[in-house]
Amino acid sequence: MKIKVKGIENQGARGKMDLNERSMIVLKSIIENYIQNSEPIGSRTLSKSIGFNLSPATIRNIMSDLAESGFLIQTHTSAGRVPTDKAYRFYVDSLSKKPAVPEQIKQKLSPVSNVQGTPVEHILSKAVHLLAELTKFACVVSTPKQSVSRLQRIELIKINEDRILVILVTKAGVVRDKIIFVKENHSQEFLNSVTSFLNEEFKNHSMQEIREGIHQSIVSDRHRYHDLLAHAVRLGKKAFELNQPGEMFIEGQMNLLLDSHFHEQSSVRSLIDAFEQKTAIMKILDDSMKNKGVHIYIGIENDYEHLHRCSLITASYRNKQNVLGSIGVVGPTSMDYKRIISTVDYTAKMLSKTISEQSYD
Amino acid sequence: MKIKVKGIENQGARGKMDLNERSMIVLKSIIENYIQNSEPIGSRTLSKSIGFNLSPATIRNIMSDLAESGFLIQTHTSAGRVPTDKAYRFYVDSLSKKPAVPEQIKQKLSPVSNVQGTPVEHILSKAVHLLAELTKFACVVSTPKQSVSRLQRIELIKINEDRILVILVTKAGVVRDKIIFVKENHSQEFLNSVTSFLNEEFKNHSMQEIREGIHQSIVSDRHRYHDLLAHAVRLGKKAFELNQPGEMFIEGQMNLLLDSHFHEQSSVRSLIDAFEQKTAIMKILDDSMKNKGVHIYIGIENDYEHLHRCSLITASYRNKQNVLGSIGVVGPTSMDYKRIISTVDYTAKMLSKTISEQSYD
DNA sequence: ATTAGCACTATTCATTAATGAGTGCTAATA
DNA sequence: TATTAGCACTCATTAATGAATAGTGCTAAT
Repeated sequence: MKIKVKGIENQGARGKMDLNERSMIVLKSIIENYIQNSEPIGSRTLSKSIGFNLSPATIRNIMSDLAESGFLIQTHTSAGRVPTDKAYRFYVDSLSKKPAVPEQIKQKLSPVSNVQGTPVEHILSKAVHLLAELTKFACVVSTPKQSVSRLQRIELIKINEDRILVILVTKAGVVRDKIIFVKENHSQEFLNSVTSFLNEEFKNHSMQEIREGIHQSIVSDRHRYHDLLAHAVRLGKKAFELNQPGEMFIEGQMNLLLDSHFHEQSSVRSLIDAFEQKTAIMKILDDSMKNKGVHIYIGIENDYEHLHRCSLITASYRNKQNVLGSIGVVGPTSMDYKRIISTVDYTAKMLSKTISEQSYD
Repeated sequence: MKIKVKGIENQGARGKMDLNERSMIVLKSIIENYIQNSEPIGSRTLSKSIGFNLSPATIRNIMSDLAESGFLIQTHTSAGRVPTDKAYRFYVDSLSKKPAVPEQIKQKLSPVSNVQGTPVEHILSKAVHLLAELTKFACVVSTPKQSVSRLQRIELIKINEDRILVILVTKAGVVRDKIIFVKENHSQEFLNSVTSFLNEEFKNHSMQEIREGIHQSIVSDRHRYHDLLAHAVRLGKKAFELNQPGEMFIEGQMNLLLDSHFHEQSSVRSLIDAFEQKTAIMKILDDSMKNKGVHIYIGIENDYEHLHRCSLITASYRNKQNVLGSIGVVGPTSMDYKRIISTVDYTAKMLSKTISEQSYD
């Protein structure tokens, strides 16, 4: 019994890039099999496992075409064929956008939302930890971006003659501290006045705005003859100066090294470098904050050579007002995209929900 | 030409545990060679490389004795011999206590001290990062212990009707925050009064003392009829409650997996578990805070089975008043103890110096 | 367009043999 | 009595071989 595959076999001029429905199904099967078993599947086995009857020979022909179009490669002459990054891209794009999240995963992630009065950093680190446990890959999360977060409160605390501790509390619930060095020996009372002024002036403004606002104030001579304000502005400028680079939590790096796909020495080294430097991954996380939803970076699509053998699945998290940062998974290009995408998506949403509830407005 | 080895060959009753000077030299050579090359050395090679003339046969006899005394083991009959944990313990104990720190290492670690107004956590994370880079092993550092650190300042910031943000600044320069939930809707002004009271009452006391003090206050009815104080004490109790477990930064885990000694699957798994759970390593760090100087935990000496194939070298860091936490290296039992010990020691001292300078008194 | 059949290729696995590093023991030596 | 030379023995490592296997590519038949 043969099943005729209805399809669009001859739609338009048939360039090499075109895929008829049957080849697409074959390609998908190959990819899914490879994702599952981490080893190439042969035409014979595939012929059996695929839904309708196709002889191994036919499948070989199709595979040959797919290889020619750049979806598959052979590692050596008599080996099975393995999906390329292009294939994974095709596969991912063909997925229905919202795969369901298994109840089990929801269960495992529930501790994230169960956090009474915990600092945001702890929530993030818990989330990324659980994500790593679930996915068995390396996971990263970036802490809320300073520049976009809005001021809830600033405190100036005198440490000694020339040092003041600055504490910034953002609406997102992030507390940042740093010490600034000053020439004048201000009293704590004086600092309190400055604090009041800064809080009144800048509450609810984003750090970015504040920095610009203060710069304006200094340029204008509005406050030139008002001692308190002049000092307030000068201190404020120092206090709001950006000095900490964005942070990032990493979990489950070791998972990657155990993964069969990374057993080659060279790719392991690359990955370690990538995690050491952090900047490359950080940039990707930043990038993924620009648009909503899940972002997928497959192998060679990554700008950074060290990550050419990985895929990254990321999603941003936010509170009611702003996108704050993103969370993501770093794994082999042959990861189980369906599962990882839905897991990351769900985690990011949980995170957004939890942080929104904790946010200070 | 033969060199007569003068020694104490026959001091006292010669139990199996006794080592004459010559065996000690041989043992040391074997250990140092193994540390360097990660592979057992044969009697023949050793006979050549050792300072004075000893035939391979003699060395074999000595090695045989050493094996009998539990300092060496053979992995299989015709293999060279490999040092046991007992041997490493002997070796470490025999080291002159203060190996010099190479200038190069000092150079590399200098960024740690170069931190104007950076939060303590950043200093710690920088230090542990550099340590991992230098040693090529996994490194850990525990953040300052809450209980012993002394209060510099507490701030209560009203978030909304039922939530208050508590910020604790310790003398060591650590800022901790958390949210407490309250029934009454206090005004910020009221909170300010409470803040003043708490600061006056508890500044310079350790968190431990404060917790006990507050407990006392509640039990006694000194404040029962004074509304402000009663509230202050009640809020204070919540504010000072310990809820965050000690934290720990880890760097360079990947280094371990690349190390030739951990290529066996089983020991890798163990290590990963050890780093996931964190508690075992945390306990060791805590333990090493009890005494000054460098602590060395070799293989089986560790209480935790997962760490039986590792050695840990740790040292505590402190500010002028208190021991705050410790920093350490986790590596294979065959690590280069001389180098690692001096590096850890130096790093801890740098850290102490830097943090003391930053401390708020 | 599809399929069957066959030749061809490369990996993998087990077997074998050679090599060599290392020990243990015994008898000779200083 | 301590040391050494010499020799037999063991076991891991390595390379070579060959059989088995999984896979493709091509051609001719359907």
